[in-house]
Amino acid sequence: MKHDFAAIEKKWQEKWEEAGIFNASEDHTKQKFYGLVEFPYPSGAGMHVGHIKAYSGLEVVSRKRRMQGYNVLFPIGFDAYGLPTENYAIKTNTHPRVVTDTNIANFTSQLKRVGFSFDWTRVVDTTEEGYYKWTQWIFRRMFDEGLVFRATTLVNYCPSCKVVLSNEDSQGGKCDICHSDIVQKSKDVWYLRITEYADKLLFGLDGVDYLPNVRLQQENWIGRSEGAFANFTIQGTDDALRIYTTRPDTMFGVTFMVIAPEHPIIAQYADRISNMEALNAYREECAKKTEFERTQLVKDKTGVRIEGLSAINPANGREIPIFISDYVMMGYGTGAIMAVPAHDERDYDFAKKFGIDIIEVIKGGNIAEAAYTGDGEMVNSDFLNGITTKKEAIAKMLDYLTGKGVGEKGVQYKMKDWAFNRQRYWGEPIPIVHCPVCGMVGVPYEELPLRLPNMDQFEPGEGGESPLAKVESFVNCTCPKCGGAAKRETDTMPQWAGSSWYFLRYCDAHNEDVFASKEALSYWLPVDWYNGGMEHVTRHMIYSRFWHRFLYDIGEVPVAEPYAKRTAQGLILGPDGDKMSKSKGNVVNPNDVVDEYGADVLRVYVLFMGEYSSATPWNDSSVRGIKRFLDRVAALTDMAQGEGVTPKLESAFHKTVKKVSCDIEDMKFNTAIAAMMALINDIYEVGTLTRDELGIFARILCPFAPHICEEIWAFLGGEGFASLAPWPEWDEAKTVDATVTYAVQVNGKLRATIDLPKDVDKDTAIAAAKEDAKVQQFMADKTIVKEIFVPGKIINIVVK
RNA sequence: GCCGGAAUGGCGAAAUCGGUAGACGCCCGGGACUUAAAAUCCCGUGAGGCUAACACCUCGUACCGGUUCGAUCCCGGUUUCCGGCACCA
Repeated sequence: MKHDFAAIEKKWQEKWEEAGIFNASEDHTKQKFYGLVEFPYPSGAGMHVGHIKAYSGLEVVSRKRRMQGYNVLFPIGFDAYGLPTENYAIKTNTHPRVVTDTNIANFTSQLKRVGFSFDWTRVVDTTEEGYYKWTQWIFRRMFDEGLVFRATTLVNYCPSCKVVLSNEDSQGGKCDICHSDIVQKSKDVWYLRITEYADKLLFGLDGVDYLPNVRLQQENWIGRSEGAFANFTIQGTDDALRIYTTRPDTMFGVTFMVIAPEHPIIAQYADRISNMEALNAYREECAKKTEFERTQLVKDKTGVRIEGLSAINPANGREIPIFISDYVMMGYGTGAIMAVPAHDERDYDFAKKFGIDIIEVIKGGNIAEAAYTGDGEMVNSDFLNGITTKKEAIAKMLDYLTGKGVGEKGVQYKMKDWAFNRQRYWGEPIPIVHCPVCGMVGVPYEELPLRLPNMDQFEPGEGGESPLAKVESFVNCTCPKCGGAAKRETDTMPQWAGSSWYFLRYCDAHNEDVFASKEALSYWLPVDWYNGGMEHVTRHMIYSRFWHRFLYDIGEVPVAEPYAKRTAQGLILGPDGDKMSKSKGNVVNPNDVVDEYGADVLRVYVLFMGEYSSATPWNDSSVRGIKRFLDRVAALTDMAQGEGVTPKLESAFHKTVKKVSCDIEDMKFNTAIAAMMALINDIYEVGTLTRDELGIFARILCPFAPHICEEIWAFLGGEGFASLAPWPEWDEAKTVDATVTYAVQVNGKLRATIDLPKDVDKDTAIAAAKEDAKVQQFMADKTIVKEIFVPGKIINIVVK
């Protein structure tokens, strides 16, 4: 058979679609498998080979599961709200709806050309009314439960995109969308109280199977730290300055305090402070700095001492000065710290610069040179002196603070609340009404969806307000509570909203009464296996776990954690080894590969390139190697004859079926493919195989290269589709050879190999090894010191 | 700076409860088929040495050292690269 990929791929894709064989069954008595891949953002550029790799992993797993008899849900959809579409719409003066529809149509045809076994009856589009109605509904539930709040704060603002960004979207001081520098701006912002879920998100990780680095990144992002709060009395008042520290054991080494420039204590005690001008000047200087500047100039500590205010160290009653400095942030802990210069690098730098005392309380370093942050014996610390472990010292100090009522154990998180609004058009309208009488009122559930009004100008306003503010018919409304005149919120949700629950909608994609029926949810959840990119581990993954956990807490979903297992694929780099990018001109378009070599080749190649989770450069010649492999597979139809087994191939077949079966489970697709290549090399060497054996080959290759395998299956007269044919079994006994090749070493160096029966005993094996001429040569005139025999592996004779 | 991960032929990579390093693929070389080319099929392919040839020997998994009969794998140290976090108290 000739491998006419263009003809057979189209043919089988049509047949699959016609028969609907990849649509998840409504039969909830069968064992289920829910495989999830991250739905794409339908950009104008079309699909990228990276998408193909990202989807091919679970595509293979899902196809194998179907062949194993599972009821498989392997859905796809489009995360279509967002800035790139809106910016393109503004540039070309086209409505984002039109742009989105065009892009989705393009992505759909590309995905179908690759032959992915998605359930196309459950496609989700986050911008459709029937979908965003429920995004708004969940938000409303959060609003009811007090998880939504509004605050005026300094926010990360992108002057180019004219939007407020969350911390997650502005890492490194750059806008995640356009990479411009972020500025700090005071703004009214909607927040979701994700910090309330910090512990649930952290401890939820214990019950799931995530890739270790995925888990670690989430743990770091949540950033739980255990320590203590302590109150430092402000000299001459009954008031106290409250601090958070992870090192209460070092409290006898405190020689000053530092508060954030924005700390309210300054205004509160303005009348006592004698250098207000200097403080104000410093505060102004800090406000001008961008987040980036503030964190980049790490070495150079700046600050001003607050004249007229001092504090009392609760450990020893010593009076200490208070400074303001921008190395202390208002957003973490209490915005105030106790400074222990001897044992904290930042405090050390500050103390050196301002000539403050440095008191050693832990032995082990040289505080004349640098801060010592290690363990050691406590000194200069009254009741802690002599203690040698940090744990014990912390416990003692905590007892002391609690006993005196000036402090207690405490926990802090690095994670911040989620800034949840954008001043842009192409997003879900926030279903809140501002009433002059009632305040903020939620749009009634029965009025959802709150439709995005149709507009033809989408530019944000000059003051950074949402384009929706221009639509009077949208803005002006009546208060749902009191019936008086009110105004609608005009901000929209951030692009992460729609993707925070899409996996739930797939379970019951067309339900109009609920976001998904309880029955469908309890059958399909949790997602058995979720694969995606590492770049989504700290945003999408955290956000969606949060939304899901919220729904669990209010009884809307049956399981606490949405994803039972999470893996990640590595990038495909350009042929030059650099990250693919338009500007570098090293982007590979999947369409071109399908045109030239076919979808099967593309699918097998992206999985063969290297380890699935690591970044690997694209190589055109290697793609041709895969073409060669599949052509050889097609040609087996001319070689196959007769039924049953070919004795010379029997063991190789059992071994390969086992290898491929196991490797798929471990996502070791590259070695699974290599094993099938090795098998075909064996078949060509033997020169023949039976039709039954070809049927086995076609089935184990089917998840990787389904089109050609369907063609072979049809050629063999197989029933139905290869894609639904039973997954081949292997016989463990037949994977074990009767003889084993032993490596024979003398003094650890390989000198010969000998074939011995698989259950040979030590004495026989060593005797056989000694017969070997080479071995004798290296043993000549020497005394045997030791004889080592590792069953099935090696014989080593040690001589002197 | 802190926390992870990695380093193996000309190239992508295999092999780790310590046991024949380089499976599989690419590239390259040789041969068969062909009027010829492409395609296909077969053979070779870590480096160095030695040989007429077969054989054989030495070295070799970033670098230095250790444990062991035996180390790509374990331990200590160093270098480089990638990812994450980054004044988080």
